[in-house]
Amino acid sequence: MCGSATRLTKKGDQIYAAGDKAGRLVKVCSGAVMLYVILEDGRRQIVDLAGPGDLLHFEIDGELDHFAEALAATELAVMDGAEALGDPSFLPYFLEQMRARISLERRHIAILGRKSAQQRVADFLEYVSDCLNCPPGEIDLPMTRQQIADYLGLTLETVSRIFAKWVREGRLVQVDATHYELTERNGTHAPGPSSLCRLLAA
Amino acid sequence: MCGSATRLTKKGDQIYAAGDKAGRLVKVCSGAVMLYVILEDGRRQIVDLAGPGDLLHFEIDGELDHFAEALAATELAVMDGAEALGDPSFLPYFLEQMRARISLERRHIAILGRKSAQQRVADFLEYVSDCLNCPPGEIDLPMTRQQIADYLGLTLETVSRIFAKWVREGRLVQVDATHYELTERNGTHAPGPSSLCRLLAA
DNA sequence: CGATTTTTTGATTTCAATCAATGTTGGTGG
DNA sequence: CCACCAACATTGATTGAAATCAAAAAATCG
Repeated sequence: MCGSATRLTKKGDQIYAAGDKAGRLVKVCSGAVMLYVILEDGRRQIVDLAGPGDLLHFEIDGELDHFAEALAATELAVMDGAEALGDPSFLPYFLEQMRARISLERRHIAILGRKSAQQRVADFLEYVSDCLNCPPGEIDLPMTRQQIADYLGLTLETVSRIFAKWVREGRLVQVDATHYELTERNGTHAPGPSSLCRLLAA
Repeated sequence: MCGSATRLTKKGDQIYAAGDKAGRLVKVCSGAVMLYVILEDGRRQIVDLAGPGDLLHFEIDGELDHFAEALAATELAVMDGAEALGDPSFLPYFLEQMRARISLERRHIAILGRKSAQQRVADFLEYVSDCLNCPPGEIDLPMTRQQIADYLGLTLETVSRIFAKWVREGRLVQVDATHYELTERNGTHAPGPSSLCRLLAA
């Protein structure tokens, strides 16, 4: 609907770059996308992650100020921005998406400003498992250590050490390349979705 | 217009709290407001600053997830959210405000994730002088060390030391309680607004 | 002018960054 | 199928920037 075209991307494909002209809105149908900026000194900061149902940006006539890259094979719906915003049934979704981004980014700010490395990684796992609708206690994590570090404002070594520590302590098990599992031995296992960060970062 | 009422607040007044029911939109007419969250352990993270022309939030029927407090005597316009959004001339402003917040918050994320304490303070001064339309080289800073620290994810001691260092080095002069001035002795003084952070953080 | 809040400054500690190898994994072509 | 290569990840030793702990000094306000 809304004259949208489909675009398929592979893991690692750049979807757009900072400086590109906006105009077309992009929605994630399946897969996952990271949004990032590059600082003057070349370092990268991932500013957001987008999963199924999310719009990548909200510009319809300016220039984009960030980069978007697929974290995995991703299906995108591309639509004309002006046309979509003209559709009254689209507007509430558009607004809700923007509000969600603002909330998410403020959580991100609080994490980066005030939390320790361990708390950051725990919050991140919780957020990702939320985002991608993983069953409780299981986490599908299609990101490299460097990408996690660039999201959390850490170095890849620090992220690696924290994972290693949790595995060593038996709190976390790596099932396969991208698949992790929380072990029970953290007291009761029922206490709801937001317990992850408390369990791990203790 | 738009059935808006005016509300006057003094420095330090709480405008709303997390958990308050939304419904009314609030616009800053004059003054300045900080938006913040409180973490589980009681620490505060300031997530945004709002100046004249800015909307404080974008919720019209949910609950607010952050606190708003006046940094100085501030005049606010309070309007009914549903009514305002019904006005077609209001929508572009509303969207632009949300986009601006998202951009700003991403800059904030990049600062918190990847920059040193000195770079943070320099970026902050630049942002504030921008925000409040200070003449180039002059900065009106109506915030305590603790508030600056809570915005930048630092401690107040660190912020204090950085200001002291710049004053000692002659890069910065404190004119009065809230008023600072950049000194020339950083090479040419003309290089545009975004030079502040480079000049100070060198 | 007292009293509280805010700021400065100093000494010390700590967490994560950096520097430096080594080890693993997964994809490609022989 | 296996060997090789390039990413990616782990692990260790050391450094360093900012946090923390602890007073004193200044500013602000009834």
